[in-house]
Order: sequence, then C-alpha cells, then structure tokens
Amino acid sequence: MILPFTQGDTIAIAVADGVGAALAADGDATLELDATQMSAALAEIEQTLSPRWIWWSTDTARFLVADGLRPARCWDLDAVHRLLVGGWRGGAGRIWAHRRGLDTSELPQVAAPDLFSQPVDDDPAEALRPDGHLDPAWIDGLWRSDVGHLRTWAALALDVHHWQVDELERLPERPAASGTARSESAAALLCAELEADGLPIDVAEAERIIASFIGPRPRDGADEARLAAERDHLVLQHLPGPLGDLDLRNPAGVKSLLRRVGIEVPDTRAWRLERLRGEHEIVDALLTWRKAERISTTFGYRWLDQHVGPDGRLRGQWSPSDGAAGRMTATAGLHNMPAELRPAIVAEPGHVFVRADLGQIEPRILAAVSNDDALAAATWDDDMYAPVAARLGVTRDVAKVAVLGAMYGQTTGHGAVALRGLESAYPTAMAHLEAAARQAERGDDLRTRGGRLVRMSSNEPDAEPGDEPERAARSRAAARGRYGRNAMVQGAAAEFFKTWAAIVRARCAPIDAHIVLCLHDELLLHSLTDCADVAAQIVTDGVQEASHRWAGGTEVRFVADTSVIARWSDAK
DNA sequence: TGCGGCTATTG
DNA sequence: CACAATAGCCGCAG
Repeated sequence: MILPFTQGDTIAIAVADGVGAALAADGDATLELDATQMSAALAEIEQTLSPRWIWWSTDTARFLVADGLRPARCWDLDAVHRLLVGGWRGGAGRIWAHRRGLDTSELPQVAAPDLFSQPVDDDPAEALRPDGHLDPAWIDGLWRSDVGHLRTWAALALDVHHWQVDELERLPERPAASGTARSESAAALLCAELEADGLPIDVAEAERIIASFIGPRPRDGADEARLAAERDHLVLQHLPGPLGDLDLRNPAGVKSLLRRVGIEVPDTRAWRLERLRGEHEIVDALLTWRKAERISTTFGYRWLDQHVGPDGRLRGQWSPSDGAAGRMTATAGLHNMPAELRPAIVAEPGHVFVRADLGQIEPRILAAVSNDDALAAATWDDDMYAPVAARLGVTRDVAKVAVLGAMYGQTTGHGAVALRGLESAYPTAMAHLEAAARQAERGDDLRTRGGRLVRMSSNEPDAEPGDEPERAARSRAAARGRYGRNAMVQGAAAEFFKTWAAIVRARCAPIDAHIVLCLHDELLLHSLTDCADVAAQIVTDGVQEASHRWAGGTEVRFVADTSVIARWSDAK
C-alpha cells in the first residue's frame, strides 16, 4: 500500500465500525479506510512510520488493541485534558468547550429519548453548533457515519492537540508537563491493553484458597444460605441467652453483642478487636467470621465467575487517572486482592512473572519535588529512613512514621515529636508540604510537579458562611490541607510510576513480555521464560531512565526491587 | 431505590 | 487508622 504519510508524522485517527480516517498533522495528507483494508493499513503505518497517534479518547485505543494493534506512541486528548484541568471528568464535548473557552457548566446534552419523541435518523450535518459547542447528536452519529465525518472528527482532534501542546508549554514552572502528557497518554493506552490482556490466574488454586475460608462451592442459593448460617452459628454459639434477631452484618448488632459479654468498644473494627482476643472467646470467633464473610461476599466464587474469562485471565476496568492526584485505578479487586489469594496468580506454562516495586517512592518523590538537598542526599541510601533517623537522633521506625506523617498531614500521636525534628533537619521539604497545605486549606487549586491540576475549588458543597459551626468549618479546612499536601507527593509519585511503566512498555515491545498489572508502585510483567532476564533488566534500567526523564537535574536517587518469579506470592 | 455509615482490603 | 482507591451490606429517607 502506498501511504500518504512520512516518517515522524503525527497522525490523528478516528475509527468507527468498519470505517476509519487518518490525518497527518503537518499537512493535508489523509487516508480513508474501509473494513477490508483498515487492520492491514494501520498495522503497516505503525510498523513503517511509528507515528504518534492522536485520538479523542481511550475508546479508540481499545478499538485498535482489539484489532491486534499495539501502537508505540499516542496522544490521548482525554488524558491530557484531565491533566490540564484536573478531576476525572472528560469527554469530547467538555474537551472542546475548554479548548474554545466556552462555559463548561452546562454542556449540551443529547435529548433523552422519551415516549413522545421520534427516533432521529438524520444526524446534524455540522459538527459545531452555532454557539461553538460540539453537537452531541453529531458525535453520537459518528458511529454510524461515513468516512467524511470521521475525517472532520480527526481534523478537530488535531486542532485540540495543537492547542493542548501550547497550553502545556505555557504552564509556569512546569517544564516537564509535555512529557507528562505523553506518559499519561501511554498509561491510558496501557489501560486498554491491561483490560484486553488480563492477569493470569490459576482458577483451581484460587478455588482451593477460597474453600479453605468458606468451604466448597455452594450448589445453589439455598446451600449458600445454609453455609452462611453455619458460619454465623460458630460465633453466636458463644453467646449466652436468647439471640433475638442479632445480625453479625450489622455493626450496631455486633456492638451490643460484645456489650453482652462485657466488652465496650466505640466501633468494631478488626484492629480494635484484635487487642481484645483474650477477653472473651467470641472475639476470636468473630474475627474469623469477618475474614470468611469478606471472602464470601467480595473475593469468593462469585468474584471468580464474574471476572475470570475462560482463558484463565482475571479482567477489570482500568482508569489511567481517576481520583485526587491521578493514580491508576482498577476494578474487579485487582488493586485490593487479599494477600492470601496471591498464590493463585500464577504465570502460564513456559512463562514467568517479572515483578518490581519502587522502594520508598513517596519520600524520594518528596525530596525531588521540594528540591530539598538534605533529603535528596538521604535518597542515596538504599534505605533512606536510616540517614533520616541518624540525623534526627531517633530510631528508624520513628523516623519512618514521622516522614509518612508529614506527607499525610498527621498532627498528633507518636510521630508528632519527631515531626519537629524534621522541620529543623529538612526545612525545605517541610516548607514545601506546608505551603501546599495552606493553599489547599484556602480552597486554591494546586498543580503537581508534572503539571496535573489538583482541584480544590470544585470538590466542595458551597456552604453559606455561618451555616456551619466554626469547628466543622475548621475541620474541613484541615481535611483540605491534608488532601492537598498529600496530593503533591502521591500525584507526583503517580506521574513517576506512569513514566516508568511507559518506558517498560516501550522497551518490552520487541520481546514476549507484557505488563499485566500496575499497582501504584509495583509492576508485574508476564514474560516468556526465555525473555525474563532481558525483561528484568529493562524494568531495572527503566527506573534510571524514568528518574532522568522525570526528575532530571535533581540529585534524587530512585530504586527498585526486581525479581523473576512463578507466582505473585513468591516475591519477598 | 439511592445514599451515608461501617467495614475490609490494597498501596 | 493520617493520604488514596474499590466494594460489599445495613439502615434509613423518600
């Protein structure tokens, strides 16, 4: 096929069912594709030119991944929008309104179909409405539209891309923002791949582990209820007197249950009950019950059935930057799977896992974002809490709690004394955190080192002054302060992590090793056994490349612990 | 039926 | 039990 593009092009791509349009950024070269040529043409463009693909949203990435394509580079307008504007909301209408400086508080909606309206078959001819907004009906029509409309869609993507590039370069004091935009885009693409690939799981092993908590798989609903009642009885049998309608799933009921055996607690959380195991035999039974109940409801047979495919892969939905500071999130328990289930995460025959986690990532990030020379010097130690402890004249554990407390905004408790030591030993880092907290308390927006806006203004219900007690207002301001203070560290750590992940993804493209899990500071790769040593080297070297790219110019050292293992639980 | 509270799990 | 997340069940208001 004769391609109209040249090496180094940036190419906007818009796809629908069986139709596609690709448009080069620096000219008017276009390629219109139908179902018969699309896969082959896109693969050829990728292979020969390796362009940076521009698309409106990760839906396009999902489409291409489902088609067997693994693009090397992209620019995800949605991901970059969230970086620039903060929050989790995106979508073409909002992106466009922001690019044109239009009011985003009331974006045009597609009229909801009701009993009286006729289904509309004719889509609007123009993408833009007279008021400048994108017409949502036109966007909806894209999916059943012709290639000409997709060409317009791609051209609009190019327009937004150019504008985003300019915006990022104009951000004051954020020279790395354009790089963040690229790694955030890569992370979004990686999310599409994680959704498609899934995490290898040994279902038989998972069922053995689940059975060890709640017994074999129930035959039906009645059987399940009977087994649950038996578990309840193991707790309730310790209780003297009549049971009434006591429900172990009701915290108030558990509280009164404990009161009946002479135990008074403000709440019934496990860490609190843990210390009361010796008080009465029912406490131990209750804690065992809680563990089983957790497996039964959240990580039991239903969980396996719902999220594991016939290919033995556990799949969830991935978001590249949900929430406060832009960490990756995942559903289906991929981010909070109990440690007891990890032995079931097993590499397939002929494969191994390459697992690596960043060591002490948050305090190292703090040293980088605050430009604190003394704290940066501490990062040259493999265990940076050791030099901090020496400098403060406290034990390592106290130093660790103090540093974490400073980043989370703790003001009371054991770490509070050492906190004052931190202020004199590392004044630059502490002042950086304090400034972020003050700004957030006022309700002013923050921006991470890599350029992500952390919105403080839009998150709160706007209360009239005086219609809330002074104490509550102060407590909420303090909460905002802790949130903002932590977002500077957690958000920058998320940016560093995604830079690392993007590098690893790119370097592993030529070999048979793929990222199958991202866990905030940990990467898990599924690798052909023969490639594992190469993959492990890529992962380890990737940390150095990420620190050069993300924290170039600072004297902060980042470290990773890498191992090649057969199952997830084999890691140290 | 939707929402806040409580609980558990992870980084 | 600080910061973040997903997810389940319960009680309660509408």
